[in-house]
Amino acid sequence: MHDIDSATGTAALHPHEDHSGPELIAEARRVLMDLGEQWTTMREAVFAELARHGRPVSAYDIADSLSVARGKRVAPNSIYRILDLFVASNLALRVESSNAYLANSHPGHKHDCIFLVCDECGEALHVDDEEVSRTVRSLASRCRFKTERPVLEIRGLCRSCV
Amino acid sequence: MHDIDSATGTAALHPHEDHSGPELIAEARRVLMDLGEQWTTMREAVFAELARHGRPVSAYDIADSLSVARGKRVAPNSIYRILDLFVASNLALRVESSNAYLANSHPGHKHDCIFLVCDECGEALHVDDEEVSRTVRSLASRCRFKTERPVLEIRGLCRSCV
DNA sequence: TAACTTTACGTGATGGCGTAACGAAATGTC
DNA sequence: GACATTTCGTTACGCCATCACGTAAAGTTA
Repeated sequence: MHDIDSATGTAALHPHEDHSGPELIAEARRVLMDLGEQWTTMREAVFAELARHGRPVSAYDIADSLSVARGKRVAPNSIYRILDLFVASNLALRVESSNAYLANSHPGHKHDCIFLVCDECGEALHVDDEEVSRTVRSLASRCRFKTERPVLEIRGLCRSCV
Repeated sequence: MHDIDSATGTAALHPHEDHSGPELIAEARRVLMDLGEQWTTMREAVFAELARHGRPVSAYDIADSLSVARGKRVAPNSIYRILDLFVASNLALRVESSNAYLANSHPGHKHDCIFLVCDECGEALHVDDEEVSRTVRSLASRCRFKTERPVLEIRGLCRSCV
């Protein structure tokens, strides 16, 4: 969901699968457990909430949603712990320019990702472009800079909001 | 200061001038006044503080520094107002992944800028690379996304901290 | 099962980042 | 000088993020 192939602008043509809904949750579960981590009720609830929105949401938003859904207060603290794990495990991605988190629709596949974040509707297109990645890393290399994590986010207007 | 030419990794070879210290402040003053804005004592103090550090600093850091320097409390609120103006006028740049601001060492010249932010020492190299800019904008265009503001930041280790 | 260790979660507190609202002071204009 | 505009001070508030510490659950070993 919300991933596209950069060359065509249409549905993803990546070799790896895209997932959504229950299928995506099952895939996330598999990936996390393969890493030797537990798949708890709380973690599933957080991931499901991320997947449900399909766009960047804040830790506080998730805390509020889950507080309602569970009928008892869930502290942002707990959400952050889980989000940190998700990001470290590549199940979720952090959008720096929005201070928000997004479910990775193809967990288990690492790559430099690019977000096209719409300033109007908040939608974030998650793109994977080899040329951009190569160009950016090459630039860093020429500057003798050791790249750990490229933050590539383009703020603007999505095709629905132009 | 802290700008480099992307092809060589050495001192800037841009057609536009780099500035530093008093010269940079004078240039900033000129640019802002050309836009019909006032160059007040407070604004000069904020810009001077940005220029003095030469690396990304938070609005709160600036507020604290100026509070000490002026012997009376300066609220972050006032700093943000001025920083917003600086960013809108291209006198300063915002580093999203650090929630911090940096003096633009060649104000008056707009371009997509790339930051190489060192996770160790906090230094932020400000680079301007035509190929990266073109590649990124082309990607957005293929996705039918209207680019307003590319956020291109590479987190990692600078050449001094590797 | 019991004792123990490890991991996950709950809770309260705290600090950094950022903005809204409103009034006072300074600046520019006539 | 009177007036409008812009800038700044002040208070308050809300969101983002982490620390410290205690409880509970899950896994381990005997």
